[in-house]
Amino acid sequence: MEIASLEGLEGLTIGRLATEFDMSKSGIFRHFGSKQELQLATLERAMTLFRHEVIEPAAAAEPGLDRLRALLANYLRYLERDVLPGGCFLTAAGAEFDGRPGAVRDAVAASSRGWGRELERQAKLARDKGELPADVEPAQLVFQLSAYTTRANAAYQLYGDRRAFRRARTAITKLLG
Amino acid sequence: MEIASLEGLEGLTIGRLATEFDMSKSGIFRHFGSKQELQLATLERAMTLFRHEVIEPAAAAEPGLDRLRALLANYLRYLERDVLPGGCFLTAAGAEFDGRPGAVRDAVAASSRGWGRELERQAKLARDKGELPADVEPAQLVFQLSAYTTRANAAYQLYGDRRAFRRARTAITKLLG
DNA sequence: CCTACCGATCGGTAGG
DNA sequence: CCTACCGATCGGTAGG
Repeated sequence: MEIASLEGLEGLTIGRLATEFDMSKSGIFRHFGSKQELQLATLERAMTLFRHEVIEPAAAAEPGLDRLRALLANYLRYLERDVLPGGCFLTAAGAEFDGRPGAVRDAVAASSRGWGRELERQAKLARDKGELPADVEPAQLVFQLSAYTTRANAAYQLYGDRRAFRRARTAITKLLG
Repeated sequence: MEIASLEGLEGLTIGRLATEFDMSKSGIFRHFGSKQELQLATLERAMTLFRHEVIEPAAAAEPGLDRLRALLANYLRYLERDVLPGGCFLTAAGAEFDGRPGAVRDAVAASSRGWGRELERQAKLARDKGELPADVEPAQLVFQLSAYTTRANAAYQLYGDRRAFRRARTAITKLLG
């Protein structure tokens, strides 16, 4: 996950892993069976980490607006804490594979959609509970919210600009109160 | 530019270019002198294209709010028109190189900052001309605006979701009127 | 611009 | 899990 978050899922080579773990290449290889399976396994582990760090802690918050706020706050904290050295694994993998059809791209897209749907579920609930105005469009709201977190990740990774997290929080507060 | 926008600046290999142009590898190589120089030259060409497609046409608009709107509209149109098959070159290169220190990363970051500064210049001008409320913070406004365009690019590239362009335009209109 | 080559590394395999 | 290897490809060089 660490190598892939910095150098991409293509940069995660079997030889590099073998060196890192002081094993032979074939020793690593046999654990996965192919480069693609290694990439898929790494994505799956990264998603487990993401659920553990971001989604599960938000389960303590009431479904609806509180949960939505908690998901976004946990995500920003997760990025800010440098849990992975290259920032958000899913964003990086998405940018890397959006032009490369195949199983990895499909898995990345599915995981990314899953996160978006979870946000949208909470946004709908918040609206239906009257915590957000009745004319709020969940898809539009989630587009804007996820734009802020994605942008904060990109600005932090490319410029090292930590102010991006404050700006993302400010923007989120403007939308959600 | 086309290869790099789809497969990254690392995926743009000298051998691949040689095949594509029906030349020998060394014939391609001698034009650049190193892989890194090829990457930098490709980035430079992509930035020239970006200026031509997005920035120069906006010069017809009055500096300030009109120019800011034109820059964002041209950018979204540029993404939507599939000018490069992999979408925004700079976004892709930023995600690819944000974890790889070196000259390419520095050049990508500089180009990306340049675009942000141009947006901020127009936002400041708009505020100073009274086209935007006096309490608008240009950096915060540009963070949100560029978040929308970046997110539209990512959603279109990964999901093929063209509705993202409409959502970005809706969000921009909410902010700029 | 070419052919012919270099050492390194890639994903993957054979055989133990 | 290992050693030893495969063909392909990488960036780059020598020499013309």
